[in-house]
Amino acid sequence: MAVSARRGTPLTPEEIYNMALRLVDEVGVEGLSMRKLAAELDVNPMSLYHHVESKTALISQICASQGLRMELPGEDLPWRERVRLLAHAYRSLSRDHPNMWRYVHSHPEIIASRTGGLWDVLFSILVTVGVPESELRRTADVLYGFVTGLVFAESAGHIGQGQDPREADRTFETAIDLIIRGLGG
Amino acid sequence: MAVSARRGTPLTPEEIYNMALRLVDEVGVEGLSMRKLAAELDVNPMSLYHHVESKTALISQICASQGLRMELPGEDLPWRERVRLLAHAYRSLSRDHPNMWRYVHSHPEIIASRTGGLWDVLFSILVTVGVPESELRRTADVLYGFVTGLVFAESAGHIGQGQDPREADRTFETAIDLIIRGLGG
DNA sequence: ACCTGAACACCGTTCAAGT
DNA sequence: ACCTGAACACCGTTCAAGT
Repeated sequence: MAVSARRGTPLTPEEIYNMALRLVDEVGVEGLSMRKLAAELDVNPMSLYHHVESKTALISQICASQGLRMELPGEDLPWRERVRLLAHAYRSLSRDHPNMWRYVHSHPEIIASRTGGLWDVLFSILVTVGVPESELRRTADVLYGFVTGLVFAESAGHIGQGQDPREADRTFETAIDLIIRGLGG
Repeated sequence: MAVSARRGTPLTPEEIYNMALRLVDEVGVEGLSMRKLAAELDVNPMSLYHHVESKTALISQICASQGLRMELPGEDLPWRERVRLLAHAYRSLSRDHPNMWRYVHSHPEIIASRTGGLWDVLFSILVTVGVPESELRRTADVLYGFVTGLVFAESAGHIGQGQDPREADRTFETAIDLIIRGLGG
């Protein structure tokens, strides 16, 4: 029955993850501290360490679970459409939690496993397009770099600053068009 | 004549910048601390603040000065060649100080001024290609996102992990080819 | 002018002690 | 089992005092 003195219920990992993500949304990963997180949960800072190995582990768990939320396009669509949907899926992830993705982007070790189905879909698209076996890996890497880079530049404000959102959308379409044309579309 | 007790000569900003960049190369921006920097310079941590406003200011000065090192391609070259050279120039910057550029990438405020001549060259290339006035800004943004994203994914190890360097070079060429084809080349 | 030590308000994390 | 306070080894930065 040993329960927090300050709260009625015991801590759960989910509670911790959710609050951590909320804080990251507000103040960024750099702005998140175990102590602030604990305060927000109305708990002693050290209690967290019974449910979470470390701050780094906490962050990577959140990131991993977010990565799984990506909505991958179905196999039956024309490849141009699949490219478009895949790019938009990634962009939409990044827009839900920009602070988190900005961090992930510069800490690759956090999603060392190449984000689940994304790569399978990408390869399958390229096969459809007719990219030769020997170029598959290279081309997939290039497209990954392009799309993540664009999404990132957008979310970090490197590009399209102070424009209305519709303009940002159009820039993104321009990018997809360029990719499709580059792939031979 | 009031001079450091621990060193013969007074501190200079250049000394501080150089050592800071060296440390960033070794341990990353996150790993750099004013205290370590001071220790490395054999100086009291607080002495630094007579030459540098803050850690953030120090970092952004280093970044800015590095940005100026980019070697821009000449106006007289064919546009395909200029695209290629511009991309390589950016890549080579990032390879000289990967830790620093990984940081810049997620801290756009640091190079708020759109990295000098890069954008002029980019626009001029696109005009040559025949991109209509109304699409210039959008297309430049897209290319910027693509190239920085690719360079970044490469330097962060998101793509091309554990490959021999020649393979990375070929991936980069694949990227440039795709861009050129996408631009209508 | 330039340097310095002590101090302040923070970190992540360990550890021994509590229930 | 779960929680806790004190403590350790760090941060960036301010400030008053030294030469």
